[in-house]
Amino acid sequence: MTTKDPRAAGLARLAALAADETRAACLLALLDGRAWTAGELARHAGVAASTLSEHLGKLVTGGLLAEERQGRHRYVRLADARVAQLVEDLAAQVAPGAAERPRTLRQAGAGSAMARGRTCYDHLAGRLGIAVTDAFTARGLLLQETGFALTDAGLRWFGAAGIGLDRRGRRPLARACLDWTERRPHLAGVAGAALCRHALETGWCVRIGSERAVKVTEAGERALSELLGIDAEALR
Amino acid sequence: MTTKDPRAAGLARLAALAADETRAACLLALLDGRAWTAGELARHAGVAASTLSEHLGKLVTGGLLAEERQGRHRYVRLADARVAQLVEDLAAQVAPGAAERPRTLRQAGAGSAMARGRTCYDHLAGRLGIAVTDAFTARGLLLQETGFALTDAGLRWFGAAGIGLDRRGRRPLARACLDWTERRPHLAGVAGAALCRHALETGWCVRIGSERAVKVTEAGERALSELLGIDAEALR
DNA sequence: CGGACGCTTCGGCCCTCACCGAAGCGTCCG
DNA sequence: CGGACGCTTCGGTGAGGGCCGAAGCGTCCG
Repeated sequence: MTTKDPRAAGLARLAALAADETRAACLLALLDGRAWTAGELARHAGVAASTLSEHLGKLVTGGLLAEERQGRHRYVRLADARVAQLVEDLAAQVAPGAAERPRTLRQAGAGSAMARGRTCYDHLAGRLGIAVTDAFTARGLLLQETGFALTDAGLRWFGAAGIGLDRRGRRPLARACLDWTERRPHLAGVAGAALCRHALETGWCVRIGSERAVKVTEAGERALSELLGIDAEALR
Repeated sequence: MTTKDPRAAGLARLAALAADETRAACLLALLDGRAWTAGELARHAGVAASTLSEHLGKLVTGGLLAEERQGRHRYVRLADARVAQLVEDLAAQVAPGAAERPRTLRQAGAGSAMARGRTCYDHLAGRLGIAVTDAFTARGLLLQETGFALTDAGLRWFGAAGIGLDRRGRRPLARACLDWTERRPHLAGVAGAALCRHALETGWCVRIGSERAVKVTEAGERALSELLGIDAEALR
């Protein structure tokens, strides 16, 4: 076993992609699930466009990002849900060590909007995500004590609400994602993504500005109250 | 947002720990859940003892490893189940790209023993792990279709088998771990760990040599057949 | 059609870090 | 007590890689 281990080489190569602060900042930014242009990411990370271009090359070649060229823009996004989960897991491992507090008032405002509700790749997070997850659990739609899975009643709930669940593919139907503001697991996976998509499509939630923060509308409050018994106060 | 993001810095620092091939080899080796001495790891990775000593320093400081000094030996192991899961997840992400085939006959032999059954940190993996997980699922003890969680019947099964489950702490009771030889999820988490510990303590399984491979004993075949209806042939 | 814009390539700079061997320290054992 | 052994510290070396600005290329728009 003294010979080179291909698994170790692969692991090191993968980890190296996230082992640079600029690339890490890109990955975290892309956790909002949307596509960013190279320029946006360069400004976000605070480096020259040329530098960021090289970073994107590595991330795309490494399979972490998917790219899409449109005109003079280069859009990138996380390659798939698997990558998103990996980045989430790494970020969650980091969080316990680095408790963060916002500095300026503006950041505090943005921070609290993010803490109220946001998207985490393709599902809901923040207090909103927690409230939904807790409501699912309290109503017997979701098991959390013995793992993380939808119950039969949970499956029926999605059917009754008219939210389709794509059960092809190997992505788990329900999976826990650790929330970095709440430090608690919330609903991710196919079910979490479907719920988030439905919430944005039907107007239960709207995105705030160009950030990943989301806000529950009045219609959303009514729907969440009726379907899941969520008190609007819990979302404030 | 052009200022430095502490979360990105933390993520990069964490990833950098795994971004070196020698350290990656150590992390993978330690996935067997046992404690290795610095010398063993140095020989395994094929570097000088002095080099490996520095790597261990970084991994311990970074919180990935826990160390224990005994006489002139320095034993290290993965810090906790959280770290183990992270390494597993990273390794699983790598596996699809690098299909590996054993080179020599000896490696083939060791490889097939590993494929039959092994430990993955603190739970069972390989065909053995898959067989157990499938048996749990088939008997309604474990949900896999809608997530990954023990059912009430599953909880009762552990009670009836006299296998205690420590439900304090935040570690999930049941969780999926992707097997890199079988490419399928198997039972990990508190339940997976308890089952593996029980199997080794009662002699259902024994470790083969000093490797992480395990072998099912005759008593183990009887027990697995009686308690879970597992056909001994499925373990070959 | 020409200028603004977004991205990429290239050359060069500098810092980081993995590696080794030699030397030193503590532990174990004959 | 002395030698073997395991680990660590230190100095030196070399490769890798992140960064920038300048220059080039394609796209968009007035």
